[in-house]
Amino acid sequence: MSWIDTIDPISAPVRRRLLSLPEQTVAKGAVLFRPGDAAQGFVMVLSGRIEVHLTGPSGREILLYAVEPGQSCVQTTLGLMAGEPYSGEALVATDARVVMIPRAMFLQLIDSEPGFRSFVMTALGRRMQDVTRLLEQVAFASIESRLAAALLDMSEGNLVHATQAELAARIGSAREVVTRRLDAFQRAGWVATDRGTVRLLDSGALKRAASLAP
Amino acid sequence: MSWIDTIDPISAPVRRRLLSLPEQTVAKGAVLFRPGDAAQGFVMVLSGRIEVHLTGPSGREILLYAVEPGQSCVQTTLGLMAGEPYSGEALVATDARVVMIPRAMFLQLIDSEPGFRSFVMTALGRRMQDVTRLLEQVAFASIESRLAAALLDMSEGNLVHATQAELAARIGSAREVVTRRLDAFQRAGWVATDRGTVRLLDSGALKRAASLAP
DNA sequence: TCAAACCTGTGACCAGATCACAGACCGGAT
DNA sequence: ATCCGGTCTGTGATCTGGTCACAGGTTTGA
Repeated sequence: MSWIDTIDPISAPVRRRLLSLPEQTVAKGAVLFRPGDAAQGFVMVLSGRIEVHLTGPSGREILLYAVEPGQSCVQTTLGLMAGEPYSGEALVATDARVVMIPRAMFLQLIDSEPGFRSFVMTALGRRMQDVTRLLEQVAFASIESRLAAALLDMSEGNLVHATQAELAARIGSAREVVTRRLDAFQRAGWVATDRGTVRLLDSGALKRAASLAP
Repeated sequence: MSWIDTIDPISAPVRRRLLSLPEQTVAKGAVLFRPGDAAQGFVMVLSGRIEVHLTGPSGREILLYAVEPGQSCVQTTLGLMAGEPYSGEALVATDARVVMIPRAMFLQLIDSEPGFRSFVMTALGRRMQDVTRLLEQVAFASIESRLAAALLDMSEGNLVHATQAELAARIGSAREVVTRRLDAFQRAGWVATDRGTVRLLDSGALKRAASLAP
């Protein structure tokens, strides 16, 4: 089973062409593109995780979305189709392997392969939905609920490996604010904090906090 | 010249089919869809203006984007392609005429007409960019700069016809905050306010304020 | 083992959101 | 003309969150 099979039915000759594309390995910490760059091709992630962030003038960041195996980077799609340059910064979060479909081949696939087309459009639509939801959170939800949601989302067996600065970047807030909120969570007995990790003690309470909108 | 010609080259038989679709008239204030509704078809705006808002639990609102003549409602596209329900509320801002391309016809056009396809994908990409930019503003920009930008954007010959509550809904803030900021603008001599209107006196200063990020 | 980098904690202050009002202004009905 | 309900605007008090400045603790690596 190859990455190609995450895309809907694809004709045999096209399948061969896609398989002949070289895989690229990118190391954690590498920057795939920055705001203003023009898209070179359509990027698919085979393994690892790529995070796309927005950065404000004060250096504050927020996670726009993450690209995981079998997914494509939608910002790339925009660049190829609407001619828009990137507006986020793509950071390799864990060592990753990717393939890049060159611009010309991408455009041709869009025209000739219904399966590829629907894969791209569905991905684009889903990301649009993601970003809209994120906007809703940022515009209307409290830091408390966003932090609780982030903790639940990032936990691996009730442990979260992240510094408070990383948590802040994830939800688009400031480190000090996260420090204080985590402190409140801790006093409430919901979590226990340690350098670089947060242990979730009462995920029920966190879930309730996450869904409370104000 | 018909609305169809805002879409790239289209074959003659398809052109006839599109022209035979009935135009619908919708009155100002009508709600085209609400959060959670499923998409019925692909909506194109012929005249008038349709605004898509997000509403928070406290009743605060923000303008996601506006659909103007020759454009389509992207939320609709998502619904049709990714099966996602609407997440915004579409309000008719000024009396409008629209056509709706039924779901089946839409899907068929996507598959058979490259011109239609690129129209849809470009629109989707552009909206994605819009929403991303909006998210950036909401996450990182001051109310001052967002209000200044909104005033410049909504002005018709240095007059803005909008109540302060409408301005607040536009930028995703609270009415009281807009009152106070407008007051500051007025004291600085940048605008003059009146019931239901704002007159721009120094658009240079407003432009500067709009681009200042903090 | 010492220094530099990193992570966490705190106090002070400012911007913005919310709540609770109070006037001012408008259109229509008596 | 006058009154009345609805709409628009203005203001103070209070709370949350973002920014700044800085201090102390922990790692890491030279």
